[in-house]
Amino acid sequence: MTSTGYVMMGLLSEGPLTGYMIKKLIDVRFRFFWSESYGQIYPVLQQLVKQGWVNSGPGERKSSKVYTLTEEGQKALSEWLMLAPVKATYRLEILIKVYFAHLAPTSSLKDHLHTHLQEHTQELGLLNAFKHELESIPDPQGDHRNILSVIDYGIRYNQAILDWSNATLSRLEDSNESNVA
Amino acid sequence: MTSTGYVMMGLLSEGPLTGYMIKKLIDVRFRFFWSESYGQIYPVLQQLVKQGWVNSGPGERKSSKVYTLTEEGQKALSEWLMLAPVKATYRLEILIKVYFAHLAPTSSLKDHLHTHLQEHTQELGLLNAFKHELESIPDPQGDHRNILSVIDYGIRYNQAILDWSNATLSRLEDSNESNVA
DNA sequence: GGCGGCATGTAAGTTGTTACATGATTAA
DNA sequence: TTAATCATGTAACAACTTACATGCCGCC
Repeated sequence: MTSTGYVMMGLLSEGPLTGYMIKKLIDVRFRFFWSESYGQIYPVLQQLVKQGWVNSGPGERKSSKVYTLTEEGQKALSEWLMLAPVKATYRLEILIKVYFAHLAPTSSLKDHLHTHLQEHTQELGLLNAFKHELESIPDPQGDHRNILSVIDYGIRYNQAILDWSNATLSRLEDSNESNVA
Repeated sequence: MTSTGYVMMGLLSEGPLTGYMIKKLIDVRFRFFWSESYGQIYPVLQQLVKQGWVNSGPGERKSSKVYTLTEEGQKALSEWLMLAPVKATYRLEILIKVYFAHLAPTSSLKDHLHTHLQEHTQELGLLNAFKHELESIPDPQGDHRNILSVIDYGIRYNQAILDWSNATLSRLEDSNESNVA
């Protein structure tokens, strides 16, 4: 079973969901570090049923199905959570384009960095909003702590990228005596 | 043509290389944000020849081939560099495991974070070494500036992850009155 | 009645990894 | 001579995206 299946089971651990709802939840909650397509979700859901890790039942509408996590599913999920996470492999095109930037006009590098800056600024705003929203909800059991850690990761990461983008843009602008695009 | 091809052409812009050398260079220079396998490199090299973007010539050894960038290849690379980079899609398993950490023993989360911390500490050390090495080489033309920016990205990024790992671990250790594993 | 959101699914294509198979060259 | 490194390539597999195809449901 692929990590996709475990992510879906994680969401199902909070209650029954349709495939459609799973996709929407991933798009919202995990947007800055995970994504799935329908073409991936529905087949994996079928695999999970075959494995006996989730059950499929009738939904509120005709032709909708709600999935629930089984006890074996819970156990499988728990065991997966204990395994060391596979090391993430990145493919940061922007860094390739910075590395070889001398082979193209400086203006295009600046454009890329401005876009990058904007994207991460927006992301950071979103994450801060999430954070404040979560913190405004009373949490006597400390259930929110892990979720807040995930948000914290996003904030630190996006802030670091933001700082870097600004620093790099400054450097580029300072040296424009010798290179006007 | 996929980004893999352009990355390879970028390396070839500095001089002729074998497929084997391209792989080694990517593993060293781009290790913290890019990777390629031989099973990818050799077929793409053939595609690039078919496109007329690189030429294949005899290498120093029997049964080795060196590839050189053609003028059309240079042009194609330069045009690609001007295009907006595709937004990176991450799959950070560690954050999924933090998010659902309440479904497994706290000790396993701590283990994951310790490993994470170690990996990024090592990475950071490597990047600082690269940086100092590069900075020790005189660079009157400023050719190193873009490369130093890439290294700077890595340093900021790894430092942010390091800080987050430490903060999260501290939080976990502070609350171990209620949860001893 | 029609639009937007809910809902499921498949087929084709893309991209990439892993494993395998082979062989040359060099330095200990 | 033998181990490490240099070197190329393919086949099988895995994972994922995109595009397509279809239909329901509620609201305006």
